[in-house]
Amino acid sequence: MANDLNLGYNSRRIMASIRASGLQSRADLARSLGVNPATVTRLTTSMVDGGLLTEEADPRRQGLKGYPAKVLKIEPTGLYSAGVYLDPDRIRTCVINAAGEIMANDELALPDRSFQSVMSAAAKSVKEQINDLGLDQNRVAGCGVSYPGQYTEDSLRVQRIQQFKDWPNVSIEQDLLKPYFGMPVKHTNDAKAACLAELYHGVCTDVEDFCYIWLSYGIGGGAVVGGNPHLGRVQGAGEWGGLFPKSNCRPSGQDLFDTLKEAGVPIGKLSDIGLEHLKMPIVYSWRERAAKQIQWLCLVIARTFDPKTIVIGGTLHPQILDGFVDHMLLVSVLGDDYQHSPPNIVRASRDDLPELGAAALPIHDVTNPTAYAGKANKGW
Amino acid sequence: MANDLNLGYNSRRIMASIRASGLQSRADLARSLGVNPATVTRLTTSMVDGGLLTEEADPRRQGLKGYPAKVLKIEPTGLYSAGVYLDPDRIRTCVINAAGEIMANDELALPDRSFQSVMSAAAKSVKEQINDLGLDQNRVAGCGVSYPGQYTEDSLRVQRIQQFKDWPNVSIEQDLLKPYFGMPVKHTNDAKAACLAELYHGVCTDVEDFCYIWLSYGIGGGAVVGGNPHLGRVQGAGEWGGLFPKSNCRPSGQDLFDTLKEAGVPIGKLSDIGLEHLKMPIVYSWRERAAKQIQWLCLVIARTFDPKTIVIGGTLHPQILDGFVDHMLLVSVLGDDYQHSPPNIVRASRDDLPELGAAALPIHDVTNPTAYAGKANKGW
DNA sequence: TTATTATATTGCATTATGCAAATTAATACT
DNA sequence: AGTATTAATTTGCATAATGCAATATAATAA
Repeated sequence: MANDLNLGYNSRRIMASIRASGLQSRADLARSLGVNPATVTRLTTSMVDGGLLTEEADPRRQGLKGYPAKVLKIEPTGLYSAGVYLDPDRIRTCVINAAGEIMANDELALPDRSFQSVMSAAAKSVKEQINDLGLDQNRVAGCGVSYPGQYTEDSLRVQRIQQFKDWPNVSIEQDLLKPYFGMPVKHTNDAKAACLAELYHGVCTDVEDFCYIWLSYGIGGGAVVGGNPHLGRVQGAGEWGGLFPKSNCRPSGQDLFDTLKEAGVPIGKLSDIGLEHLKMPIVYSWRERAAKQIQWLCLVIARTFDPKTIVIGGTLHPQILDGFVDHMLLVSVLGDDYQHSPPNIVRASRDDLPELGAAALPIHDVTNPTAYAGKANKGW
Repeated sequence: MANDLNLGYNSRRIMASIRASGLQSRADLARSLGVNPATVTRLTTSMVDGGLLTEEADPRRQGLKGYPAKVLKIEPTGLYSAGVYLDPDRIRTCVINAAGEIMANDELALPDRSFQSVMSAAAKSVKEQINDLGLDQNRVAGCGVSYPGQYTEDSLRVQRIQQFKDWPNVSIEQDLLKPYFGMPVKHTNDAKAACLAELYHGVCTDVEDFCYIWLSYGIGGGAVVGGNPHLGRVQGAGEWGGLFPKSNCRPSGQDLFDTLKEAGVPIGKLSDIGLEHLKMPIVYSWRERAAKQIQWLCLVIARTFDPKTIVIGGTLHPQILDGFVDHMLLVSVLGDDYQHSPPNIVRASRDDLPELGAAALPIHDVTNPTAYAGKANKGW
């Protein structure tokens, strides 16, 4: 019964509900999902037997009447997923468990920049990790692949970054990647992967509607609507960078990079920025200006998506990102005529691991109700 | 079997698919929904028997091999819904059928502005229409109520307009309106209702992701994501008005109103604007400036929601709205650094009937899969 | 006239769910 | 301590929804 990961609709709803709450009793699940308690019992029994959930005494319950509820939690070892993050300089791979814990990871140099070489190297790394961990392949939901870049006009094809421009357009439908990995493969860009990492294993596990501001060399991001990543017509939803014309100054890593260069303090790459740079007046004023731009962006997001939460993360120096969040918390009024309290604006918690978000992609596919095809009785 | 309107999940998916396509064969439905043809046969048989669908020979099919498909269409008389639109000057009510055709409608003056008087008058009008049409109450999905206004901070309560400020906050949960109407009642604001009208009976029946720009005295709107209206944390999603600070000039009816007044051409209300006004230089330049602002808004929408379609409608003079759409069609490049072709930008088709969108709300509730509670086997 | 093709339907098996009664383990009351 | 009350959970049984495989149907193609 547990030899594949084909969860039915209500089982997925149970997974989502437990993930959001951390832990929940069967009775609570029945109430919140609007299904019969008997149904919850049967489904969760299967899921506990199948190793996806575990049961324990309710730690919160003290001194209440009635049969004491047992609570259900996600069992970390019930499900695994692999993640690959590619950028022009390196390949990062990992295997995570259902709790989002990194079971194994690896960083390797690109053998060369050909599609075949990179994918072969990544797949080899992932397979070795799965092997070394001794994991049952049936427990591995798949492998997520993510890399930065722009989307092409044809929405059926994913983006290519400048450095990878010789790569084939990888179709979402007919996956060129599967042969390399020998398991289901999904891909997205870096920002959307980071967004998913927060939804599944970060600060937004209990948030159905949020937006992510991803600050790296460029300005990316994503939006989650109703617990599901909203991609848009040309996969451009939440790509906030376009709101800041490239001809002007903008709150991107590249802009900071260029600013430092102009000031006579060239750096090799974004991660070279250290505390000594943060203290410089030129960086201080850049941060002040960028913070105001981020504030404006938050206002635009509040007035378009009106999300519950806005997450700020990326590969910029953490203190710079922290500073943006701090700035937003100090701002009592989000902008002109904005009558409401601002949305929750929080710092991303998993932006240090770009491969984690990629790994969340297969988990989303097998456990999320919104990703369910809709056949009402397949699977457990 | 057809004495109430409790449609199951796959029946709702069938309704949504047929609505989007206009008409569809059972085999097409089975393929596109990923369910067994036998299931489609059984569900559609029930729905035809229940009067929700009708069957006819496929008009498109000629000269093809195989058993000729019969196509299914929405039966207009299978389902009815009532709509109420309130503004400070009048009450508009209607009863529509499943095809969105106005079966009856009425416009009456407000007896006074008290909540009780207005709702009583509206309910009386609706009930009379249902009675006069001789409709089976079981066929009436409910009554939608819409009125313009701002949302309050508390997202469980709907908005009140200045003129109705003594009204109670109508909770979404525990509905104060039901007693007046004696049937399920739903409410939303004017812009979101207009959005729904296009989704169900207008230019977006086949569009899963679109945004609506509603131009009336103010600037409102809405966003549909995955076939479902996205409301947001404080019901503020798609309320684009906030992107144009009130201290500046903005593309709103009120702004045009004030512009005319300053120019010495005062008008009583927005609908007083006629052809003679449109010819005036002051209006011409207002339209030019506003068109640029709408263009910027379209760019922002494209870069946030990235919808397939942007719909422009409202109570501004139709020629002004047409002009905005024409302007957008002439613009080949949506904005700086926008690499894609623009989304489809189209004129709303049902913005002349604000009560129609309100009436679409109950239909959405009983026929949309995304509005389904999730119990996988209830109903037909 | 027969073969081929695609749609639609039907009988049967399986799966998912709800309902109602029973079970269980806690607190509250006497 | 013993009984009543309470709420979570489970179990037996009935029902509903779906899939599968075989069959019927009506068109074109050979």
